[in-house]
Amino acid sequence: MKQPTKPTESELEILQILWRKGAATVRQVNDELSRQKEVGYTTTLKLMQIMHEKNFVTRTEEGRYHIYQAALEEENTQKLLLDRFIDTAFRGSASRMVMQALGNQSVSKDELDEIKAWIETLENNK
Amino acid sequence: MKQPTKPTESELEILQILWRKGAATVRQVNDELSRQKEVGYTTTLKLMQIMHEKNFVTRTEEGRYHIYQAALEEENTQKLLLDRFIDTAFRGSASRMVMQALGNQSVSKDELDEIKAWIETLENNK
DNA sequence: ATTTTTCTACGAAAAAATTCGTAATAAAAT
DNA sequence: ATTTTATTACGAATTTTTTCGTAGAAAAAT
Repeated sequence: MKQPTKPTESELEILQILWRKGAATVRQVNDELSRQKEVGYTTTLKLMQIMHEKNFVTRTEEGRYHIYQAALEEENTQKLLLDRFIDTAFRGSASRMVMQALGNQSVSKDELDEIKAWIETLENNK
Repeated sequence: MKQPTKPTESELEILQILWRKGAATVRQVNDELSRQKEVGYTTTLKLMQIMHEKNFVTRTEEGRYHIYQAALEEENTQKLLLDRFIDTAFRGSASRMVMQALGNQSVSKDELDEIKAWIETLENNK
């Protein structure tokens, strides 16, 4: 099978849950997912089966259950998505994207300080 | 027609070109697009017609041509996409996303300085 | 004048992503 | 023991997105 490079939107939602929980059954993932949106159990199941085929997740049989884990690393995946996103939405400019992001209420003063510190670290290594 | 909130990936590619050029014919957009990827003229045409239906672009008839312009504002659209993206890929944390983004080679020292200055401006207003 | 090129409109095919129904079966509950 | 519940597998329907072919008409080239 040709290895798809990027998880779809729905697959990402599931990956996020797995990253957070570390390991989970379909039922658990579906319960989480249901809090975000209306979704049938078999839909989630099917998605996770597909993700298994794509090697986005691994699973072990525990009696009758399957226990799933993310096979993609959170950081790598985020980096991949981020690069693509900056390209398609910000014409390739990371800094413009960052400035836009920082303008939001969602970022607290503490976080801003943290980021500033991070920038200073980076600058010393450039 | 129910107004879709978010442009698809392909639509975004076109919007970007329009944002950059200000106004353009299908031909011009298609020429640009062709530099990025293989794409037939009628494919671009159809996409732009769809975008017109969705009110993502406006157009004026100039003789036989249609001249298109983005109807979505670049900033608003980016903000919208960004919020969604941070949610789906970074579990809602803007600062984690920003730090990840800044770690890339693509961000120069000058840009870092610019961002730092920007943060300071923001902090004074919080 | 005729032919070729360049547009738009439009329908529909193709591809990709998402959703769901049904069947088989194992486990749990009664 | 029988019934109910929970699980996987799987195919297929549905929806969304992308691609393209064909037709008609205007403009440009010959």
